Amino acid sequence: MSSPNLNTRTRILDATWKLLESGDLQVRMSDIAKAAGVSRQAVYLHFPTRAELLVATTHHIDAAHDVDGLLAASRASKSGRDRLNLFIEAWGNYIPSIYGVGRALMAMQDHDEEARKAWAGRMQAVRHGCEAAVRALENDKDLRPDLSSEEATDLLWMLLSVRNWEHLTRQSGWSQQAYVENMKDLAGKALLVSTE
Amino acid sequence: MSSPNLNTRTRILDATWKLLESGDLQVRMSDIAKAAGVSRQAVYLHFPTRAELLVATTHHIDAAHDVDGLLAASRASKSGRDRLNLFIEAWGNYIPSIYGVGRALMAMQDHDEEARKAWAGRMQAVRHGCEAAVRALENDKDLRPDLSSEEATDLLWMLLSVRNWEHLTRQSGWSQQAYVENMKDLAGKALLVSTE
DNA sequence: CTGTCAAGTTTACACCGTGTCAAGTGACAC
DNA sequence: GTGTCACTTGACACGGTGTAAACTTGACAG
Repeated sequence: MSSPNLNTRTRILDATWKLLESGDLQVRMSDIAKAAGVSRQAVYLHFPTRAELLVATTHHIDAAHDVDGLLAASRASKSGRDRLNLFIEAWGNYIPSIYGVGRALMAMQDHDEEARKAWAGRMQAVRHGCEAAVRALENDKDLRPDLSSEEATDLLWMLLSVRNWEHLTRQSGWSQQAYVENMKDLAGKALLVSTE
Repeated sequence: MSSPNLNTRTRILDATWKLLESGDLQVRMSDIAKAAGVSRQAVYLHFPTRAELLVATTHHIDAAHDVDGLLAASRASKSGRDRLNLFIEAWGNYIPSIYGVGRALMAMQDHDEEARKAWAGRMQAVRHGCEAAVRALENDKDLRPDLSSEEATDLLWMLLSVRNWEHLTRQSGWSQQAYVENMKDLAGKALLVSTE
């Protein structure tokens, strides 16, 4: 971004990404420095705090995955039902990519305001996606009539939380595919009108 | 339990309970000591580590609430559907009581094996409750036929996770009652045969 | 060739929270 | 009065984050 060597910066980000993705819990600043082949202080030269490093890593990962492209199919869909299913597929399949850093960020929410805000902001973006899908269902009259659009959005948002992905795939051992299929099914049952 | 004054022990447990329940995050050993009107070292005299103190606090809370009594109605129910609803009510209404300490325990899962195991054990007990409800549905032929009993249990377990309660009531601002009602509804839609 | 500047390294240290240790105090039992 | 038990006081080690300052190295300008 600013003054120091850009190559070093991305090496730090890649190292952070890789370490967190590999499931190592307890990733310390010194671990990251070692993995990046750089001194611990060099990390602080680029990222003033651990929280900012993690946040920067989420952006780094986003950039590597073309997030907008992943959501394009959902946005382009004709029916609300399609939009819902494609959104679940897109987001559900993106979760594994950000889970590592997300977990680290979530772990520090309680004692680091910046981490809390950053993660909350990202989750708010997911909520907007849920909201859009719900609105599309509403337009098609496919949303359960006994549900306000806010309730429906909250419900979908909860179902698609990273914690639920973690729960099913890590605790219960579900495959990624099983997770996505069941979430589509569950979201359908939760949100769609039953008649038809 | 052992040698030191029992009264002090329960004062520490009560203080821990109260502090965690009050939503204060970052509850340190010194905070607890202060709240209990005791020196920090006295806390260590009764509980060797923070993790053990928190675990003891969960048991303390359980003891104060007659957990078995809360589940009696569910266990006594005649139909599987009743059992499911009563279980959701019982557990769902118990969550607020253990949320404080649960949150603290969950926060240290990554770096404390003992905390991880203790919390996992408690959640496993919840899973057993889910399993029993699913089996009751199965006996009544009320379980969706395209779901194995394990899948159904995992799904219900996920729905009833403390994280989902936290998500809906804290992030989305739902009332306790709205949470319970929607969970009953959602679990029904997720697990029950649609015909009828 | 030399001076300077920027990026990184090395070493040291402050701070915080957990957990340990050892000596001291005060009440109560016998 | 002498133990002994529950607790206090004060000191300290450890691990992880973040800060500070002095030193090295390489590139580039004049």
